[in-house]
Amino acid sequence: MSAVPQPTISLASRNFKSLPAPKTLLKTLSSSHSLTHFKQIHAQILRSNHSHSHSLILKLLLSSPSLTYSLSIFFHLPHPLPSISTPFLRHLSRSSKPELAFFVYQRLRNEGIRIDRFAFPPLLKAAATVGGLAEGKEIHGFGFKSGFDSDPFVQTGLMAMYLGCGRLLEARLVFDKMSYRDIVTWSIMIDGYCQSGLFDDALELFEEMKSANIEADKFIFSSFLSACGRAGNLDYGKAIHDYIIQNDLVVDAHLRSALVTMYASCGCMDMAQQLFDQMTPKNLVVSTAMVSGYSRHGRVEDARLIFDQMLEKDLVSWSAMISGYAESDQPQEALRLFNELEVLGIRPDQVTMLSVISACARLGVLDKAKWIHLFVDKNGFGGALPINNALIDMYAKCGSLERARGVFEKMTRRNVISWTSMINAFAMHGDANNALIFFHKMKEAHIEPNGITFVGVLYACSHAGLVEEGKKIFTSMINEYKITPKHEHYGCMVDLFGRANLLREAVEIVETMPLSPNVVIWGSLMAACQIHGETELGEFAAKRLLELEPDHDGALVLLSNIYAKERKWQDVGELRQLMKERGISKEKGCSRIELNNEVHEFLVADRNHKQADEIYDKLDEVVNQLKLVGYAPNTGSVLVDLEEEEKREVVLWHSEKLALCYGLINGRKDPCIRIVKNLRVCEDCHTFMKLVSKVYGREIVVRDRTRFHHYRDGVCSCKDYW
DNA sequence: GAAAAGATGT
Repeated sequence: MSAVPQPTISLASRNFKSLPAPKTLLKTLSSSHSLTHFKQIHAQILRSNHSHSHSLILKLLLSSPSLTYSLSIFFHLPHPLPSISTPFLRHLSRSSKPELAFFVYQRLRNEGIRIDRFAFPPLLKAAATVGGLAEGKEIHGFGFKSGFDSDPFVQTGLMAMYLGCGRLLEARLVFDKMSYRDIVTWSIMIDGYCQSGLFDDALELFEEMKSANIEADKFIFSSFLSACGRAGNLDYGKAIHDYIIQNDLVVDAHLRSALVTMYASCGCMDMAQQLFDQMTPKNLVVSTAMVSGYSRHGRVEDARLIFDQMLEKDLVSWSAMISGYAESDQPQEALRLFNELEVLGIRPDQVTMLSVISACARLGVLDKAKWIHLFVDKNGFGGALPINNALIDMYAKCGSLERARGVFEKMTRRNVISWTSMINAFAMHGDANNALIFFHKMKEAHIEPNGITFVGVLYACSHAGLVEEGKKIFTSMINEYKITPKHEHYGCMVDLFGRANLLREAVEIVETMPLSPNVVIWGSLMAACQIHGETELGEFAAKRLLELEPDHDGALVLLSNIYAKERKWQDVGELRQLMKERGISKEKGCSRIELNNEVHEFLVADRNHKQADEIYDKLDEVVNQLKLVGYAPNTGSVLVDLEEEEKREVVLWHSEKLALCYGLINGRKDPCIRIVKNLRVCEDCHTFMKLVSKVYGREIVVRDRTRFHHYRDGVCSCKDYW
């Protein structure tokens, strides 16, 4: 713990004739807001003969606009009694800087000043809030020595402290030793299990509580429900709801909020909407929960409807709507909303900024990214760790690995997320070498990699064909780091072997993995088969995939392509019919290009752009130029129900080619053409980009669904391995 | 004199 700042007392107010009475001073304190004014009053008190008045000192401590200033006042009190220190501790523990309570505690301990048992709940609350296990344990030890550890309030505080530090077992130990437990005690312990997703333990305890004749209150149900929502556990959530109905419990606004939130987080929007409709008036929190529920489940328009109907909106609701657009892949709308917020003069907070940065990352426009970065720095968010982590990701996804690295290098503190973001950045740009170097550096810096870090590292290996390295890392993840592989890890391994044409090994992973293969796994295997022309296995994988997700467009297209190749026209016909009936088509390709601070969007065969004629003329010219160096359109990736000639046209009108031609026409100042595409780049476009980079001497950066391609002088950074 | 709950983010 570092030193505490000394008080600087301004003696600016010399023009008073007589000293005010304590009552007047107390009143002045309540109305004083600025620190300067506050210091003046403090000086008055010091010069008066009331400086020993307990109530005045306490009022000073609790009403100072600066916590560090009140801490320095406290440090100048000669021998503070519990009647001063305990309320002060409570004040600090509820403040925005609960850790300041530890300074007070340390002073009292160092100087052997009396601490009463009422001081323990606030101290433990501070430790619980900041997750300070070391401080919490020290306070626990001192409480034990002082004989306060049998006090139920101290014990409940201890439980909350251990739970706040993630120590479920220690909390339970305290709980089991308690001789008197009230509803708060039970609530905290049950909430502890809920927070960790241990619903069975929570319910078991809930039953025990009922046996102990303690009546459940709305707090318990709220925490149950919120935990169910976070864990996406609809079954338990419904069970709690049923219990509430069956027992005819009063559902107040708070509890109804919790119910709506639970249903909304579990994606059960009909149920959420039904409960929401019954609410009058609809409060801010519950409306916000509906906004985030709808947008998280791909219904951002419904979210917007509720957002627009809200009579009052606070920063949280704005943030929820902004992040809704960001996550629904409508980053432009997210940024537009952020602009609106600016116009209204509402200051964004860190969470808003994280959503905005994430929107910018999805948009992939480097100019916008630079602008956001400036905004972040200007508004004082630049020092925050989560912000910098998000900036790394943003720059990487906007195509600037250098800037991502720049942010990383400048950071004074880095956590797992910082390192993981940087590793992912390298992986995304096909720089597996640096991804692995940073993985090692991270370990040298004593930052423990987590499951997500390994996804990034394995992804880097699979996209660079580093089979042996990938195998080693996968094994060390399990054996050394004791991380149980999840679907994404197995997916990376299937990808790693599949891309390297080791399909037998890939199948072995699928067959031996302890989890049941999901859409991602079958998708990886299917993609590998597609690359290596393994029709039989590809057909098998596609069929398994369709069992899990009958509308998967990729699998349907692949299957029909396989059948077409094998001339099984009847199967092709059936599949086409099925797709028509269900209204399934390949997701429309869409490409964006940034030019002169404007973003231009193109769809396949798009003619909406105002310079469309020019663009198509340019395309003809480029195609003719490329044909001179041997280019021939490759139609392998086009949907089946077209004639060969039509396919050739469609492939030429792919959105990224249109965006590229627009870039060639207009962006002569910028040495680099940056394009963002929503789907994977097709074989033909990949070749096309390489040739253009050579023939036209331009650098082209294309972001596709998962990664970047840097084309320069006829070569792509992915080494044609993507 | 004391301890618990609902919405946003990497």
